Amino acid sequence: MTKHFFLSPDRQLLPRWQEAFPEAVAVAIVPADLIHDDSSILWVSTRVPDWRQQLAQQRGDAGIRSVVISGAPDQAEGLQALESGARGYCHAYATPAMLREVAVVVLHGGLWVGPELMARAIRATSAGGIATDLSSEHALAGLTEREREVALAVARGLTNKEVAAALAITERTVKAHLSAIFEKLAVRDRMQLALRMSSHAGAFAP
Amino acid sequence: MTKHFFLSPDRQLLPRWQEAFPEAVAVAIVPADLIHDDSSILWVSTRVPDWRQQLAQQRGDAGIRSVVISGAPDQAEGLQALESGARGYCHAYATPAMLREVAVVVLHGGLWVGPELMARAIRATSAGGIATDLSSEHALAGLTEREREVALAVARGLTNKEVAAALAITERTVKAHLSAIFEKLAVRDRMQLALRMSSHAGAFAP
DNA sequence: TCACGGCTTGTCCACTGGTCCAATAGAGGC
DNA sequence: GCCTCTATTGGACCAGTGGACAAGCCGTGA
Repeated sequence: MTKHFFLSPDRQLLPRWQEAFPEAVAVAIVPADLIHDDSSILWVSTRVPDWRQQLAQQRGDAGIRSVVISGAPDQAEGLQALESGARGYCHAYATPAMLREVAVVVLHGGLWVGPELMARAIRATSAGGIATDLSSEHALAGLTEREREVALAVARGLTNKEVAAALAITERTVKAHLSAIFEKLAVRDRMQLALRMSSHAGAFAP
Repeated sequence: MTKHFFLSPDRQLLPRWQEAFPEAVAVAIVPADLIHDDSSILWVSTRVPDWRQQLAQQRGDAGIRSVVISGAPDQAEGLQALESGARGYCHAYATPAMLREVAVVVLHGGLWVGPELMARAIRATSAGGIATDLSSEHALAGLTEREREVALAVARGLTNKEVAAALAITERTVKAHLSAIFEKLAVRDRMQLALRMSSHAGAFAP
């Protein structure tokens, strides 16, 4: 059966936690029987001074599912939580319904984070920013519409295969467009293309 | 009331989708009444050739909640989906229970992605400079002197052969340094390295 | 209708990029 | 002396890249 342990400095259990999980237990240290129990969840409050260490310690143990709850969530803290092995990060004053929802996701192997944090992660992952302005200039002058799309994708670091998937065409066609791009912009390869485009920053959104 | 629209090329509705959401409707184009309806979900199949464009088009419209479903999920595609504005990315053959779960999360403003994809996003984000407890902030932190030289040369667009010539070492050694760099900075290839370094402009000496 | 440009795909081939396993050699710390 | 880190190189191996050559479809304009 699913058990819920709330790790807080003073073993204080907020009413809404109790409401979300009537069987919840507040603890000051991580109970030993939580190890290898992949049906239970450990909720860790950021009010615990060494919550990151606590999390990192658990990470090695199989089956541990931890969610960090913060009284004042912010993105940096959320990232720390996920880096430390948490499977979720949410507001300590979330509604009971929301808490239960998070629990369901986490128990099924998912990860739960808010939209803002995710958006930030995605932005960072796509490294160069997302192309927005199609009415290009400088670097993209002289290219056709399709060539521009390919150029932008390549400049974001995508491989030919990825560009092909993104534009729903074959890899061969991507190569064809690229050859035309190299020719028109007089660059020798994709690296030079990316460098040129990033130096004319107009084509990118921040 | 929550409505579910499945956007697939052939208006085909898999039995498990029907099972997950008995009231679901399969469509070939995005229905107009979905706009401004923040209680409904648009499930977009990657079998739709221009699914990214479809998504991007919806993004401007407030209230649209889209989830991308893929027959063969992979990380690159997942990132594309989220970049294009999707609020979730999951397997087309997920269990009905899982699909309902995703729906709940998305309707409550959350984002749903699998652990692997999230891990990747987090890695990229944290390595990108969020790391709060590390002394150095620039992209080259942690690299040895020689690795820094190689990284700078590669980020300027030089080929391995050119870097080798510039540093008076073998091309083989350049590769060795590069492998170490990729590992330390958690990037997959020279393109990502260049992008990361150009986003942390401080790393360059003009 | 025909020509032209844009978009698409195919095959073949040489080169480049990146990883794995392995090895040698010097510098510095215990 | 021993051990670890760093720099260096080799060979094998496979994926990714880009060029050469060829050819199909579609829309616009002469």
